This record gives sequence, C-alpha cells and structure tokens, in this order.
Amino acid sequence: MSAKPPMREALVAAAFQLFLERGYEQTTVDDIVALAGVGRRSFFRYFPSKEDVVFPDHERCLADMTAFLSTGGEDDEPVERVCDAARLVLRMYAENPAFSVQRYRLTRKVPGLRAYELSVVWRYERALAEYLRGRFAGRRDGTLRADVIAAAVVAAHNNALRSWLRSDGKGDATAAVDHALGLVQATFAGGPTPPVDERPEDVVVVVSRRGAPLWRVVQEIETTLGRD
Amino acid sequence: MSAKPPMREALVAAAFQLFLERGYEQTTVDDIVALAGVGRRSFFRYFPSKEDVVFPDHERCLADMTAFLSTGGEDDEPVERVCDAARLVLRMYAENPAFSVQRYRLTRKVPGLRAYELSVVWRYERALAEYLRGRFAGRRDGTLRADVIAAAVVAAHNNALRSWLRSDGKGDATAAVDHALGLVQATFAGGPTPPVDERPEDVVVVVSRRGAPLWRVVQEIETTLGRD
DNA sequence: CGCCTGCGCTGCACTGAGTGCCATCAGACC
DNA sequence: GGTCTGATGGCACTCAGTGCAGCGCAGGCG
Repeated sequence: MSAKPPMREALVAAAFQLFLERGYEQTTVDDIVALAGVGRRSFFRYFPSKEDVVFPDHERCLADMTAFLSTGGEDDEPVERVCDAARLVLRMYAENPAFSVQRYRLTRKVPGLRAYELSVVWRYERALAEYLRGRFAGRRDGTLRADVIAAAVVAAHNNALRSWLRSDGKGDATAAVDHALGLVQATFAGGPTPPVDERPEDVVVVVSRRGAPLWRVVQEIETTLGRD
Repeated sequence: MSAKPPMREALVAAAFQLFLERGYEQTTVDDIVALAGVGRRSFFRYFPSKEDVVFPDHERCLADMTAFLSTGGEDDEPVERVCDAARLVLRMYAENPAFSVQRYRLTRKVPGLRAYELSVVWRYERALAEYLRGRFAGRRDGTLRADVIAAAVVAAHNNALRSWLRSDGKGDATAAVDHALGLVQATFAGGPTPPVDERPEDVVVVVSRRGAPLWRVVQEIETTLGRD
C-alpha cells in the first residue's frame, strides 16, 4: 500500500501466514524472514521481539489514547472520558475484523502471546489510571478510585471485545462495548461529590435508613428507579 | 533448615543475592547455579524459567485461593467472598515483608519481571472472575459483572499492597487492603437485585427525580448519608 | 552381602531469540 | 562524479530453555 515500509507489512503478512498454518511456536524468526525474503536482522529492526509482530498496531493505538487523554476534555465527566478512550481500542480492533479474530485465536492458544497481550493491556490501563489520578487529584482515595475505575473500564471493554471476537466478528462490537461501558459508567460516574454549592439541583432525595449499609441503599434506589 | 529440598531455597537465596547486587538482567542462570553450587540443569527442574525464581510462592498461593473459592461459602455475599480470597494474597506478602519489598523493587525496575507479574496477577483475577461467573450464572450481564468486579477487587488490592510495599512494609498492610476492598464492596456488594419478596426491609427510600441520570441520584444519596 | 531399580542430580549438546558490529548498497545532495 | 546518509544484510556472540544420557545414592529383594 505505502511506498516506504512495505517491509513491516511484508513481515506481518509472512508471520501470520506461517503462524496460522503451523502455529506460533513452531515458526522461527528465520522462517518468517525467509518467507518475506529479507534479512533476519531486519526483523528485529522493526519488531523488538517475535511477539511484537502479532500486535503491530498497539503502539500507535496507545499513542492515540494518551494523546486523546492529554488534549482537552477537562469539562467532561472523567469516567465518561476514559470510556471514550477505551472505545479507541475497540475501533482499532473493528477496523480489521478478520485480522483481529485471527490474532485472538492465536493469543488464546499460545501462553506466551497471552502474557504479552497482558502487558499491552496493562499499558492501556495505566494510561487510563494516570489520567483519572490527575482528575481525582486531592480527592479522598483519589488514586485508589482511579486504579479501580481504570481496571473496571478495561475489564468491561475486554469482556465485550472478547465476546465479539469469539463470535468471529459477526455481531455489533460497538453496541456490545457501549453496553458494557454503560454499566461501568452507571456504577462509577459522578464519583467524588463536588462542593455543595456547585451541585445542580436536578435531584431531590429523601432517605430513611434503619442501619443498612450503603450498598443496600443503592440497591434499593436502583430497584425503585427500575434500572439494573 | 529443611531436609528434603534445601535446593529450592538455596537457588532462591543465591538468585536474590545476585539480583540485588548486580541486577536481574546482569545475572545469568549460570551465575546463580554457580553460587548455589548446583548444576545448571537443576535450576530448570525447580523453576521453569528464570523469572519464576522471583515468584517462588505464587503457585502455592494460587492453589490456596482456588481451594478457598471452591469450598463452601455458598451462603456468603459473592463480592465479600472474593475480597476474602484476595486477602489470602496479601497474607502471603505480609508473611515475608523484607522479601516482598525486595521483590517489589526488582519488579518495578525490570520490565520483563513486570510482565511476568502481570501474568501471575491475571491468573488470580481469572480465579476470582470464574468464581463470580458461577455465582452470577443466569443473571443479566452475569459474566460482565463478574469480570468487572474481579478486576476491581484485584486493582484495589494491588493499590493498597503496592502503597504498603512502597513504604518498605512499614505501615499496616491489612488495614490498607481492608479499606481499599471496603470501597469496592460498597460499590458492588449486593449486585443484581434479588426478587422482591426476598429483600430485607432494612431500607426505605423515597426518590423524586427530575430527569437526572442514575449516577447523580447515587451521588446525592451518598452526600445525604454523609459518606464518600 | 550383592544386585537391581528408581529417582534426583549433573554434564553436554542443541535450538532459537535477541544483540552488537561492520560491510554494503541505494538514493539524496553538492 | 563524489559523498553522505540511512536502510539493509550478514556474521558472530550471549543466553534462556530443552532433550538426552550418564552417574550416584537410596531402598527393596534375593
């Protein structure tokens, strides 16, 4: 497609062809470069490790996410913002459904690739958590809330993403992720309460409690409002 | 100390001595076995990889956790139960504060060890999520909720654990983890609402809403109750 | 007592990932 | 044409991890 680096694409194509027909571990880097017709040294110029060739676009996506989080959006609800950031990842997967499904099957079978994927996901989660830490700075349990919410967002996103990948990319990935993130948002959005005089008067609440824990109260609210 | 396997302990001791004095990557397996006075092949008999020697007890701890989750507790609140399971991990760390702090410093510096730790943590998280999936079977969004809650529990636990490790194991790890898990429990416990006729009447709620989203209502409840 | 057998340890040779170094070659630029 | 630069290829090396064969040492058995 492009002029400069057909090298990268050629290596990815050769790698996946071999991975699919004889498996990841049964394929050596020498096999890949032989099929691609390039020198072995060039492989490691483009991919720091054999695992990296399986995730050729995550580096760019992670850069996109940090860029997204570091530009503007200071007025938005923080949880909403990290949910939108997570949707960037979904978009990357959805751009190449066939490729994503193939990769998913590979990572499911090969423990080494699963471990590598974990470190990739971890970097996304750290980016989200760092952003939330900034937004929650000074609040009580700010970093704790940031870490928990980031983990919840990633888990929800991955749950929906994986269920879509498991169905061979047939269903509506966006809807599934929206639903999953909606649950997280309903759980966490709002977060720490702003000062009294900045609160909009959109809610009036009267509560009578008889020694119930907070979660029981919340549960009752949800039921009263007919939500899940 | 013990009769049968001083080997394992000798290898761990030799490994950490070298890791601390010249770094993980600057230490080869040959260095370790030379210091321990054993054959190179024996190292890989006890530890499938060089990274494993850094986490010598996680395998046992993971087995403890799955055993804990698979025996009884069917009457307990599911979220409470996975929180208790997470406390098992904390206990393991707290048993050897000095060792845990040393290991923490290592894993922070060495990317390869961080990646390995992620795969360990992932197995804990999977164990918790699988348990919750079982408990939530049949409920709406059961697996999604299970995954999200498991991720939140792990994130909260790790947040508290790491802050304790960062302070050289000086503070009260148990209290910190209890507080962190308490926040998760307050957020998630109760989970899907049980049928109406099984609900205890410990809460009476009157809500008047004027187009507010759920999170605003919850926020107001929290403020009304004077909680965070 | 001597032998056998199984088990744990060792040494050795081998594969394959990843790295450092230098030669080479193409195109840009003067 | 000459030169400079950046991308590539080749080569040799380190080191993690594995398969295999031998070796020593226990305990069981005749």
